[in-house]
Amino acid sequence: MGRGKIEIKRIENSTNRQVTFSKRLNGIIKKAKEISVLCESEIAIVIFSSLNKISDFCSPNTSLPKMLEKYQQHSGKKLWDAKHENLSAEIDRIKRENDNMQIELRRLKGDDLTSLNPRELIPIEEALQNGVTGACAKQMEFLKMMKLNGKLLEDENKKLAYFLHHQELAMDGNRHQRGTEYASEIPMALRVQPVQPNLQEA
Amino acid sequence: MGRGKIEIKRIENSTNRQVTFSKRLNGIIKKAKEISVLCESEIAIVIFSSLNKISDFCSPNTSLPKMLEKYQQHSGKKLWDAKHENLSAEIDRIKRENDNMQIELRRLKGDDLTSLNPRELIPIEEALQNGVTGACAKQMEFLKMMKLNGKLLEDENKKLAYFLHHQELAMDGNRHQRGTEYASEIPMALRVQPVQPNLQEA
DNA sequence: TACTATTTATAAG
DNA sequence: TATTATAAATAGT
Repeated sequence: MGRGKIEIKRIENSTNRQVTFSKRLNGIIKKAKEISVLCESEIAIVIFSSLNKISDFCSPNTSLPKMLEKYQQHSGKKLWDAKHENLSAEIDRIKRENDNMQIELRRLKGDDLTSLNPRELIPIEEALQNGVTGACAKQMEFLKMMKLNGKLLEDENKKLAYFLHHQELAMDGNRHQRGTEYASEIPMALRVQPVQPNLQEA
Repeated sequence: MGRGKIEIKRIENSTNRQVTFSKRLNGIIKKAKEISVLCESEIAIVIFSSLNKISDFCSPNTSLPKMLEKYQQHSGKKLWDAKHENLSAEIDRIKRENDNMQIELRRLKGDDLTSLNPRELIPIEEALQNGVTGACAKQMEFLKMMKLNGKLLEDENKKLAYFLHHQELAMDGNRHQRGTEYASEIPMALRVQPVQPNLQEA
């Protein structure tokens, strides 16, 4: 139907192909609308152009999801249940993994040991050994940090005490000449406060 | 296109409607085939007649499920209900749980401790403490069993030795009267074998 | 279901 | 994008 008859095979010219696609898509959708009205039928169309541009059509009073649900029910064919099954299988797999880890955790924590034989106890003891080693190493690290921190604070303390002492001596020397307040001579920031590092927070 | 022009509205005559449906359905599917070949596009059609008779078409080299999957990806529209999302959410939830357990396991085993502060180290140490306690208790249990087992075997050993001794004495007493073979007097099952319990397997 | 007058879709310009 | 000669679809029989 056109100026000339055409063979039904891929249109090589890309522009031509696009134009024909557009025209025929319109045609099909017009036909779809017509059949759905004339014959009170429900029709859904999904179409991708060669450039993967998507178009769709669905009769009024329904929707693609509704149509597809109905399609599955009436045809018995599965459109997405395969997907569901995959997801379900994935869930099962992960849950199993989960359970295994849970058991391992419980055992490492000292529960659930009754069902084990000695051979099975060995890897758990080894793991615990490693865990204790690791935790101890970490603790030693913290201890070192705390010691270092304490040392620094101690040093600072000494310096401050030294500074304070000298200030007092100087004050003492000046006491009778000027009746100033001693405290005001020490910078506010250096007035002695008990230096007590919070070791928990170190 | 026909002997007379028609209005696009529901065909009241049921037979007529059916006939028209059939003719136009053919037409649409023919058009669908043509556009998919001419324009190398992918098209899927699902259609229900007014009597809910189902028909479908899908371009070669693809399938309805594939098309719909692609449709969802390209359009972002969701064709299948919440079921999918529920499953996906479930997977995410379990995976997160999984990851947490994995971290806990690694930490209990002494890895991955660098990022922890002392406060976070405490529960790990407690858990390890419990684990060690549990494992030790289990080990003590095995030890007891082994001891008990050893004791039983020892007792049996003594009994057998005692029995053997008496047999030998009896043999000795009879030696000159009858020239029998001594060994044959001892039941086969009691002939001495080294009793060595495999402690690993206890 | 087959026919065909007529309408409709569309290929080409 | 609009036009139009022609092919194709189809309404009525």
